[in-house]
Amino acid sequence: MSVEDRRVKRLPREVREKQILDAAVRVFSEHGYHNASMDEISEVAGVSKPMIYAYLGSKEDLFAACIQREANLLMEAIVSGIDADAPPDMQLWMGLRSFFEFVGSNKQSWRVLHRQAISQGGPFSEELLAMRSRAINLVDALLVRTATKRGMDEHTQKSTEAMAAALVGASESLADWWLDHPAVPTRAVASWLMNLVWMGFGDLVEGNVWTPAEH
Amino acid sequence: MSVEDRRVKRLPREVREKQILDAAVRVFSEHGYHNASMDEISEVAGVSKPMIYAYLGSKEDLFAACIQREANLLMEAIVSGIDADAPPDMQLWMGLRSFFEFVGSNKQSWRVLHRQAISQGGPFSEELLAMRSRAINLVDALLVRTATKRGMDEHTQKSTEAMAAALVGASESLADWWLDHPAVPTRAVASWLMNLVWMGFGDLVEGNVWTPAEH
Amino acid sequence: MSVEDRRVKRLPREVREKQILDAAVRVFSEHGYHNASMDEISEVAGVSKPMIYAYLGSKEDLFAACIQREANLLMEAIVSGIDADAPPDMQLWMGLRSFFEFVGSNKQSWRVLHRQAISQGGPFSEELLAMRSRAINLVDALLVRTATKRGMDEHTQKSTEAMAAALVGASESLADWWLDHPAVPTRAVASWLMNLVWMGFGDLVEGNVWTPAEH
Amino acid sequence: MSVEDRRVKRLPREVREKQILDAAVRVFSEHGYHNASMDEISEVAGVSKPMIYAYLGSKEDLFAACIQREANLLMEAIVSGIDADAPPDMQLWMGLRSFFEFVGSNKQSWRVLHRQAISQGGPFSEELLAMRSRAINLVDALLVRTATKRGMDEHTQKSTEAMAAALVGASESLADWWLDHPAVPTRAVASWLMNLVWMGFGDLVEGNVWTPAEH
DNA sequence: TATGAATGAGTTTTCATTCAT
DNA sequence: AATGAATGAAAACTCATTCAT
Repeated sequence: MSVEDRRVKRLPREVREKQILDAAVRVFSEHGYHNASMDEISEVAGVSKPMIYAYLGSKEDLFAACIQREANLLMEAIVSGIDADAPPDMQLWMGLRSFFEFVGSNKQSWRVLHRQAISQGGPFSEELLAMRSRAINLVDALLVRTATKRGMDEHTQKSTEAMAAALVGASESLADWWLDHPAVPTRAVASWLMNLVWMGFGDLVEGNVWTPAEH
Repeated sequence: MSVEDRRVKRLPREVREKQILDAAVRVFSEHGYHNASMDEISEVAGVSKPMIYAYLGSKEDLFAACIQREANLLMEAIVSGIDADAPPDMQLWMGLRSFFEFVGSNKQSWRVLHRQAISQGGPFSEELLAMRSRAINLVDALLVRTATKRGMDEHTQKSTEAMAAALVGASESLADWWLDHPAVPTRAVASWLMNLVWMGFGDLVEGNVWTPAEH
Repeated sequence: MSVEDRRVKRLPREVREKQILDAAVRVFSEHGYHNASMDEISEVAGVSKPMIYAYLGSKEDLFAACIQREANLLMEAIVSGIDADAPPDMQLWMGLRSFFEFVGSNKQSWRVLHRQAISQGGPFSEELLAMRSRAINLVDALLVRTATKRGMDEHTQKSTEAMAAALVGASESLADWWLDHPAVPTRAVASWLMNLVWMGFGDLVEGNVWTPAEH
Repeated sequence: MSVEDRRVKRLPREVREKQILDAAVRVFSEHGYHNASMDEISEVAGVSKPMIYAYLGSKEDLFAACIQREANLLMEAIVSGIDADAPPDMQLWMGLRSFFEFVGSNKQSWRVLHRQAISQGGPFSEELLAMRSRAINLVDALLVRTATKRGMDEHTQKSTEAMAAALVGASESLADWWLDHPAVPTRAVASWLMNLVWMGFGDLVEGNVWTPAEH
């Protein structure tokens, strides 16, 4: 068999699974879940369809496996970028930078995770929501820690979860915006968001709030 | 046609179109773009399929029409909720409230707009991105006006568009979060976001920024 | 459109349904349930596959519809061939003749009913077993009536249901045998079975039984 | 290969073939010919698929081998249960008892033979029909012997083959009925059938026939 | 205007069968 | 002798779309 022969045969299962997942992420991210066909995935993977079904199960299963893998990669990237001994604001900053760095260099993963997974019904969003929950919890923990230290009142504390959701959403949206403005450096994007959120949160904690009544 | 024929026919075009669009929004929001079938839409609309094609064109066209209509409704709701003579912060506040009010009472519209439109490829996102742009511009204008008045430096000014994007994303994400926490009153959600963003933005404008260097 | 144009268009639903069922019975009887493909059925029916699914549902549904239709035809043929005022033996005789006449002129129906329906799992056999039950009940009623009149003992009475089952099975088997011996006239086949069964039953009723002990 | 390797290999051919056939009979009888998959059979047999193909050939071949083996077992059981020196009626009685005993303790075999084999097209029915022929011949011989001894007329003699077919069918059908009424003892079932058939046949032989003309 | 009837083209999925080791 | 890896071929089913009336 010549060296150029792309279709190497009898590879061990693990290798094939990786090939397939790679191809699937690529195709799903390009065409979306529904418009992606198993045919194309099998072509891109250089593997016949029956192998996909044998190794990864149905189209749904395959998609879920993609989401799971990419979500884990993303969360690992974020978590491993955070120094748990640093103060909360530094931790948030590190997390944001890691997040944007990941998105910057794994656009396909991001598209699959953000655009596709959300729009599909329950079965998939669960995987996704699980990851989102971890992210929100991560942020929530930081906020709560800060709030407690600084003595935040009860009512405001309740809102941390919502704030965390907003922050995660803002990050996602900003990441999307960033896809269309690639010239902007990672650091800048992360820094803008950090400022917007952290300073605002700081004011909030200190009771320095905006109310319509003031006007 | 007998007099007893209960099915009213020969309705004016406008009425038919409305029937169809209403049905389409409902079905799209329930099943998603791809899983929605023209058959079901025609059933729900009480109109035969050929009529749909005659009036609204292909499935893609129909979906685009839905997006457009709902996006316009949303933007109208927001804009008409804003008093153009009020100061920027009040305008932002009014806009946020109107937005959350709309989402709260038009969940179907929101699902179609947010979850479905985004996940579909180019043709649809355009409609959606157009609306997003209008929203971002709206916010951007407020921010810029404020920044200018308060004398924001050049570099920061560049970031207003990104900030606006983040704000819009945060709003969307928070709206989603809210769907799962319906007990929270509209006013609270809007107020949280307003505080988070406005105060943070205020600090930003005043040069009161967070930087990793501080630590 | 020329007269020879086989594919007549826009036929009313009923007509199409009949076409489809006819084709399905033919194909199922030729290839068996599993080896019959919807493609072939649609070709034979001169109708596209989607019509089949629209009108008759899934392959299972289609098969069930075939069974039901043919089973009803068969039972109607049998029942309508029986004079309810005749004495039991005459009724049995009439039924047998009608049965063999039907099988003789509807071999396809018979193959579908006897060979295919039985071999498929639960869902189908139910339809079939329902018909079989009707047949067995029919015979059982005749036997019981006779037995009662002639004063059959309790224990033997219990066996009538089994006897009826045996008779039905004998009929089926004989019908199958007959398919391979078409030269034999209907009347002869029916008459043989009638004799075998009726006389034996008569002996049974009169206590004139065979037991191994006798020897 | 390490000594710890628990999976015993290099078994002699006969043993492997038996393993495979046992598994195949079980799986075929549970799911039917078509719904049985070679995968499941190989799993149940604890043997890899290529071995099955090496030893027993294609799926068709494998099924045919099952039929053949089970049919032989059944016929052996019947034949070995008959004392060739006994009078015809006793032989029939012994055969019937052996038949029902076999079915009672080999339900899987029976399902494969009766329900599956019949429904498949030509290739299989041949094996089956061969066995059926042997059974019919067996019975036919008994009937003919009796008829001759008792001096049956020509015309009636011709019908013995059909009678044998009917008897075999009745047995099969009764066996099926019995599967649903397991409380009935083997002896009773066999005895009912014996009476129904033998007495009827006896009458037949003695010219004591039923004719519609009588009424 | 309005629709029941009709289909081409495509999808996911499964399975018997065979290499390469 | 024995098997994990691999696939060609075909099946059931669906859907957007368009005639003919």
